[in-house]
Amino acid sequence: MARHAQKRINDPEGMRRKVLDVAEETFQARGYHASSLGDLMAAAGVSGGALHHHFPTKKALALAVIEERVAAAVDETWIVPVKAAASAREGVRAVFEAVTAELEQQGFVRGCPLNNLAHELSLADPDFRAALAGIFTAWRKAIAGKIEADQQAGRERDTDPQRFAALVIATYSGAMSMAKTAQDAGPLRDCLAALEWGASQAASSQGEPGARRRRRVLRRYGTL
Amino acid sequence: MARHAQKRINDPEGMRRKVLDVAEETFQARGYHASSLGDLMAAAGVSGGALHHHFPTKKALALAVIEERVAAAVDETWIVPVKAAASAREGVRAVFEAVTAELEQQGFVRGCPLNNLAHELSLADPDFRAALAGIFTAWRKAIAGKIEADQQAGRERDTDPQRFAALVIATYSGAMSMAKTAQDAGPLRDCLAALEWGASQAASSQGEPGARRRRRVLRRYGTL
DNA sequence: TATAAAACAGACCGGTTGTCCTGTTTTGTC
DNA sequence: GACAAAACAGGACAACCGGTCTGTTTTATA
Repeated sequence: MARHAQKRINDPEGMRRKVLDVAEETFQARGYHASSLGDLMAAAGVSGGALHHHFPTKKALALAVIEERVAAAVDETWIVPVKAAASAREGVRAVFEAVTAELEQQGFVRGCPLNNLAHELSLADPDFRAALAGIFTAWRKAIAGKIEADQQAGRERDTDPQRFAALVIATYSGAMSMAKTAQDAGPLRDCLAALEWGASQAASSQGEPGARRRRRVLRRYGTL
Repeated sequence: MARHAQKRINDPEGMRRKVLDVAEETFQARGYHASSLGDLMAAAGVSGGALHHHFPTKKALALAVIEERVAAAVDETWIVPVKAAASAREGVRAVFEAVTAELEQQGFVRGCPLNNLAHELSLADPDFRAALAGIFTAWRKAIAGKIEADQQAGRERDTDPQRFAALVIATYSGAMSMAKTAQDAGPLRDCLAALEWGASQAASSQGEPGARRRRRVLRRYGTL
């Protein structure tokens, strides 16, 4: 009975991707609860039927964002660079500096997507919490593992890997939280300086592999 | 025309306080957007008219919670104890330990109320952001000031006060974020240990003034 | 090309949200 | 005790929310 006026371009995976793109950005900018499905539909140019087809519920959509996007962002901006660095400390320092620089260039701070969602959703739902906790664990494991590798290579002495990793992640997360509230990257710089790891300004990494993709992620996030 | 069945007990300031109590706890447990005014009214046993009388909008209520409660909580749990401590480092260590102990005793982590609200509301509204940023600034100023006092008294060498304060707050905030997501106080302990400030276990502070009130606040929060 | 399944479109609905409004009761002041 | 102002009670309401439902179009398979 009803006539469908709009032309149809079945683009499997393409439409799903578009929804995820919009959801990722909207959740990052406004949070989960403040983002309505209507907003997402409008921003993505997607009908309610399409959205519901790919993501039966809002929760399912958020879960997909967490597992497919947030996890990937942490991987690209933190895990990969740290693993590829000369040492754990140097890798951490480089990421800190890269993020800070990107922040200052953009002029605003949206915060770390992982922490943003973690604060809002960890207590709201066990599934959310589990997914988010898994990302934190992987993050921490990567840094701790790098320290252990450094130790076996004689580059690090008796630093406790787990504690070191916790300190790095906590400091970064908290500094980003302060920066978001102040809308100023200062806390990031201050914290990196306060960690006082010798190292002056090493190579201003820009040529090594993966840097391009990482910068793209950073920019999309208004900073991780 | 309409008959009012319920007895009226005009309790100026008392009803306002009750609403703030409930709002403070509910915002802490479920966040701002996930807490409806209906929930608050029911939990506080307050009519819509009463709520609207004291707080014209939901935003006004949240602003009051931030300015009157969250700020006070940071003051009681952090600023006062640190200022009263023998040194900045010792004060920070004591607060870290007190909070961690309370967390472990309670068995669950609701996170830091300041950071919880900061993440959800900093980008949502300039007024929210300003109020939250002010608390962060006061917090940081208190710690930095203590370091400066230590330096003038010869207890601290060339530590940068602002950077030190930023590191402490960031580490604490981030560790609490990790702890909330993991529902485990471990990250707090790990971070305190990783900060490796000599100090073994000093006096397990319980007798000094203000401790009672501080513990009450901590308990109410399911930890700051 | 027949056909089942997947990929969409778009209307629809019950419930909830924040806010407003009207009216009643209490309180303070002279 | 008169009276204005503050402190409430409680309903009303329009907007919106997330989810469902029916139906149409495309794609895959054979």
